[in-house]
Amino acid sequence: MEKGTKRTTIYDLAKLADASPSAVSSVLNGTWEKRRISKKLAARVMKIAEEQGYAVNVQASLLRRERSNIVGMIVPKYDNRYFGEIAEQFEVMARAKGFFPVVTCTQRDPELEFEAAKELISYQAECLISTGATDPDRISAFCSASGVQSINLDLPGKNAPSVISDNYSAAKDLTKLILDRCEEELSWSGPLRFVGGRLADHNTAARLEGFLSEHSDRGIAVPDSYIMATGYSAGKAATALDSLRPDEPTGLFVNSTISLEGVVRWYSQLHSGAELVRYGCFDWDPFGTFLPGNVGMVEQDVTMMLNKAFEVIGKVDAPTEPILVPCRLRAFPINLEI
Amino acid sequence: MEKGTKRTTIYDLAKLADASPSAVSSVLNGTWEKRRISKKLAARVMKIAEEQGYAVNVQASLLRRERSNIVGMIVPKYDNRYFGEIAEQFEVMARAKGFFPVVTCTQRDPELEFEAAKELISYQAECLISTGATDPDRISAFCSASGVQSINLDLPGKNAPSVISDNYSAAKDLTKLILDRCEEELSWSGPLRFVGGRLADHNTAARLEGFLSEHSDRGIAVPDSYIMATGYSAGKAATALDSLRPDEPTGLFVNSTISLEGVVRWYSQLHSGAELVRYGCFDWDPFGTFLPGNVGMVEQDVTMMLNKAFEVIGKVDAPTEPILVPCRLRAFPINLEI
DNA sequence: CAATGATGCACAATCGATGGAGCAAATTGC
DNA sequence: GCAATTTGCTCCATCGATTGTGCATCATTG
Repeated sequence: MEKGTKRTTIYDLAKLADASPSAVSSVLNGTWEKRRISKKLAARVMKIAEEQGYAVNVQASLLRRERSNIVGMIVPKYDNRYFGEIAEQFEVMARAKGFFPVVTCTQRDPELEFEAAKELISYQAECLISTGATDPDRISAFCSASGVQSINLDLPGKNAPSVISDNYSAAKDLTKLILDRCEEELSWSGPLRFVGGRLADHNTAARLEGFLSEHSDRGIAVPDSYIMATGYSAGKAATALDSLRPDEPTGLFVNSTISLEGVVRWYSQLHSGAELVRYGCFDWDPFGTFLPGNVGMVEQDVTMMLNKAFEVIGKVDAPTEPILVPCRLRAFPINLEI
Repeated sequence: MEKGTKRTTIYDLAKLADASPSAVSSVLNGTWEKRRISKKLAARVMKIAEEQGYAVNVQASLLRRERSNIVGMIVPKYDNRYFGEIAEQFEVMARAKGFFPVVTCTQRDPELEFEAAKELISYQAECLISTGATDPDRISAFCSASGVQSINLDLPGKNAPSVISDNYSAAKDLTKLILDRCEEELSWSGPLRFVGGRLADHNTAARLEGFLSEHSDRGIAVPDSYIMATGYSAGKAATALDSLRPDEPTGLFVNSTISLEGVVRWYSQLHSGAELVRYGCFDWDPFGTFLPGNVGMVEQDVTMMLNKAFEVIGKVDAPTEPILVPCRLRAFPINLEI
């Protein structure tokens, strides 16, 4: 059982089983029947392998087979449910399809993203999914130079197939919900403020478009100062709102759960006027339902997005136009106690 | 730039640079000065490698070097902040130490956990950290049979060094906080109910001990029916509480954020009596602060735990006694508006 | 000018698993 | 009883990178 320092190899097993390494190999990888190894020897090898705690050296095996089965995924953060769910479901689906999933988290750091991508390619990943990458095109360029397929998730890129949420429509729907609820509950008709995110990001831009489109459909002008896309962090959102002391109805379109943290922090420190505030959030968190003033959240359809992404894996004629996946809008019941 | 189907190898580069594969190899892995390769050749090789989008075949490299630099981590779920933070920080710290982190999520499924562990060992992982594994001992047994170091995080095991939170003390502190706040705000002195988790789990057991100890210090008896450790899921917690309609003060010790979801769901559906409920939660979520009735949460010290775990990596004389890491208790301000 | 040392590189074995080719022994057919 | 077939294995080249060894070539010294 004990193996001192070196790991057991098929050569060790071969000696113990009094067989050849190739026989041992074929027993362990399941090709032994094809290779006409007797049941008796197969059983003996299996038993010894188990006793020795043998595990294939995938490095050697893949080197020889020239296939890795690795699909890599790059994810920016695990600090919200969205990316957590993506990582989790990705792993489940990849395993179900016989792949070996490797997920790595790159902190929204462009350099780290690129390094991680290179590393995954070094591990012979057969496909790389960049989720919410800051610079997806750089990654897909490197992938294509190395002959590796790459797919963009959650952010579109030019050089690789992309699967993204339909940010525009969902943002428009959410805007509509918040405005409707402001009408109903506060008899007030906007305009809303747009909080969080970065305008340079595709997703924020698309959501802002939906936000503005709904306003313009209603003939409501949105002052520039109402667009507070100051970045992705709770602190920044809270700071941006700091000076806002609602003495009249106020509505917020919150662009991510991380910004929502800032909004709620601001909200809970209000000494008065909280009852005049309504908001909705693009992205979902289970505790969102219970936050006072929250009228609804957008939940992105992770399962569908990943399904679409997996459909593209291995395909040569992958579409260049982004594949849009609709979101679910979750409207929360009217809370009369605010 | 284009490479058709096969990836570029050092042999391709050697031909292009009119040099030997070994020279190319040493240029690319930085040993060229030691091996007295001229600057001129080195520069030429580097340039060509870049042009060709070359990435080492780690499989081949590791096979030869017999070191992988891989540290594997098994995590049950990404559905709460705790494990998300662990995964994220683990990756950061591993990279900082020159390791290649591979994190995999095993859905609290014992079989999947074991399979994932075997897979990581097949990839020649040099160390495997099992976080919150359902059966850590099985994993560490396999690891030790294969000569791979294993470390338990968040759950203690017998056969490998373990780093865990000081569940007992933190639970006792949290119990104290909830009881104190019940006294202050409701002039009521318990006993509290214990909601969520599984008694068979070490962590739940340790927390229950702290919970009971604080009660017994105060001379308060806890009826058996108040221990509602019905599992890890929001639905189960909500169901367990279903029949509870508080017409008198009620206090809850909630054993995880996932159970907290159930508690809050129950809480928000109460038509009356909500103002009589106080609860606290073991585990932290940023939205917890804003939930009415929540008096405080325990935040586990992820950074310290991982530091301790990394200290153990590579050590032969690792301690067999679990290393206990204190938690932070976050008490929330009294909310007068409930 | 021969001996010595430094410089710059190539050769070939090696890591562990795989699979095509091939060979001896056992079995079958007539 | 001998050829033909089947069974049950072994041998060996191979994947790509690494590294100890060795061999020219050039510079230096006395």
